[in-house]
Amino acid sequence: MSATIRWATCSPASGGCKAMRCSTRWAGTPSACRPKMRRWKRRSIPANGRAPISPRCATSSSGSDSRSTGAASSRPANPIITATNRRCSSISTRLASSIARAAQFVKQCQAGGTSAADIETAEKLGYDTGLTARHPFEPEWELPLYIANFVLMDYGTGAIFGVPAHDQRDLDFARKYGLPVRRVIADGEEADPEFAGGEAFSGDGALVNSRFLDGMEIETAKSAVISRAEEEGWGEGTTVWRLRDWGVSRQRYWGTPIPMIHCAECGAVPVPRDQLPIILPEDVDFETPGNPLDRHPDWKHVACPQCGGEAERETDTLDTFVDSSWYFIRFASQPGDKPFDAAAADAWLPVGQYIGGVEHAILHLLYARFMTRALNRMGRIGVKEPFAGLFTQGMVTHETYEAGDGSWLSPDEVTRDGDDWVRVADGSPVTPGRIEKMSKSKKNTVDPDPIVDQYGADAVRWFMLSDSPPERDLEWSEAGIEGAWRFVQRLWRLVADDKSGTGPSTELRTGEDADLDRRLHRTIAGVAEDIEALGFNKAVAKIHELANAIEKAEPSASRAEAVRTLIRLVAPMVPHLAEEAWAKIGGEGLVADAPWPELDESLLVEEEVTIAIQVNGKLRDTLTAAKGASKPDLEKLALASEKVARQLDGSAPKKVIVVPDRLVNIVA
RNA sequence: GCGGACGUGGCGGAACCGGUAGACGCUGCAGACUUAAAAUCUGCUUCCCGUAAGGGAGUGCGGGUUCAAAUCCCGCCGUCCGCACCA
Repeated sequence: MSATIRWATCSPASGGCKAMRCSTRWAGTPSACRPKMRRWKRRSIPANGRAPISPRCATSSSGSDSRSTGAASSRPANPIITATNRRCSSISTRLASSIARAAQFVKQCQAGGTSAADIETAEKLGYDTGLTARHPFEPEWELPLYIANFVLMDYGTGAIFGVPAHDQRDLDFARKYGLPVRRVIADGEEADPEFAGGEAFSGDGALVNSRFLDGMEIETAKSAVISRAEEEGWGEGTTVWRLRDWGVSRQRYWGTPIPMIHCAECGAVPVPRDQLPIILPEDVDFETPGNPLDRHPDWKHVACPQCGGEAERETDTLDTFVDSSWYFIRFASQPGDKPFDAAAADAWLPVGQYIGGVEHAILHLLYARFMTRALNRMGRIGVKEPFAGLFTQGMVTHETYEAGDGSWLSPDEVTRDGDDWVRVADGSPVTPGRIEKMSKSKKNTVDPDPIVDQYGADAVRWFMLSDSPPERDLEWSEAGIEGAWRFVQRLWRLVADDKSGTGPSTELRTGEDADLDRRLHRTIAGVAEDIEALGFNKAVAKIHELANAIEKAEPSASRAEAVRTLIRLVAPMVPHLAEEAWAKIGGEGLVADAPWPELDESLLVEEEVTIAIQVNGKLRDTLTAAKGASKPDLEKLALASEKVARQLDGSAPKKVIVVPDRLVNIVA
């Protein structure tokens, strides 16, 4: 038999992924997202090569192994191992067709499960083909050729150079089938060709026992292998990219039709341009399982655009990810005659802030970026990255409730009875379960409509913003929404209250309240900062504090101004109430159009500060001092403290640390 | 197994660069108003001892660095999420 096997050897490119690496600013990007995304695409740099194979003669099969420390691979190899599922033209299949036992082996492997658990626990199985491949660098070396179940078809050519001493999988395999294991990378101490033990050495080191590569570091050796293979014309360095798991079509109604017609004579024929877009039928039946388009009585039956004969439409539709991968480009420009206008799209894009759930962060985001880059490379659009900023928000969750018979109950079917939960209908006991993402199957959903009816959209919104930081899950609670509702009421009362001086009479609008002024401007600054960082819960807390302070303050011009400002601060979060309030106090136009309150930075500077007094790092007292008080002054003040004196109990302090405007720490 | 994140009161969560842990909200308790209730308002609410003043402990656990650690370092434990033999 004469054939050529194509094999690959690879270097992991852990820091790679250049083509998909984001050059953009990922404002607020959760760090969790990037590694996740990285794992969904992968780059590696295999050297693909070809080596002639031939039947192994009995004599060389034993002898070849010890000599066959391959130099062709980055980690020089012993056996060549191929995947069991290499496609038609591939070596396994060709071998399999001629060798019955090999065929049986391949079949046996393919019968195994493909689930995660199956793969994980699957034993490494190999089949010795009895063939050898000639080593490209050392033609007299013959490498045994195995078929094995653990080699991935998808990686490179589906055939690899095994490196048993330096790859755990190969080592397991070699030990199982009694193949020699030769050290080709020195681990610092050992350079002996014999490799003992059951643990592969995968660390860094210089190559040994590998002829012309000896002494090189791994990376250097890889390049040397690739350039030599390319010079000699039997192999080349390649970059393999893989974008995982994108099922483009599905048997589903909801999705963009795939514009193809299948004709018995002409094969797959594209739908002519003038018949686009394809409109899906509306009289479809969703009751029966299966694809309603395929079942539809006449929609799929059309004439072939080429021969005019009877033909059928494609009834699969595109996965919704396909269109969500470029809809933002269409959104930016919507010409009637084409998908998008490049100039307009380039002017608008990239999208400033992408906000989505985590599941979008890794899938939709990846596809959208892929699509944009593809369009960019095709010259259809100028932008390379669709989104400048990414933020992934948490999900709304709710406790689950399980009835005695194991079925799930919805929150309005249960009620609290002391410390226990019971069923409203019959008082039977209910077991509260885990707090989970709202889903129909667990019945832990809450219908927003009645809540909006009862409390108003503003209260609902306020609660959602205030409860937890947006990147975390939000646990829906009735008590929480009540609290939000109370605050909304308070805001309104503050505005409606005459004391606020927001009415027509001016007498309440006299006098200054320096404390309130300072707090107001601190709040303006803080809220702006928090909103920009998407820390809405913190912004809400600051607004609460301001509202509390206003309520306590006596009428003054400052107070009236604080109320006016408060309305503008809450406007992004409770827009309806804010507009009402704005109108009530006679604000011009819409508060939505009003500028963000101006900040007086001079009011941010505190005149007095609270100084913590510690003894041995423990807080014992506090005192107020003028801002910027000198270290000796602060020390003197601190030592004058009665509580400090009590702690020191007469002894002199060993050391005093003074941090101006913050604290004094006395080491006793 | 690999990768990532997280761990702070009864709960959701604050705490800037290592500098007063528990802001703000929820819950709960007490009080005011009310014939009563709701609403509203006031106060308290990390835990332990104490009537109190005050004292002690405390940010998953164990160490370390530092005058000072929720925060930095080392080692564990736990929870959640993602991935699946990528040579």
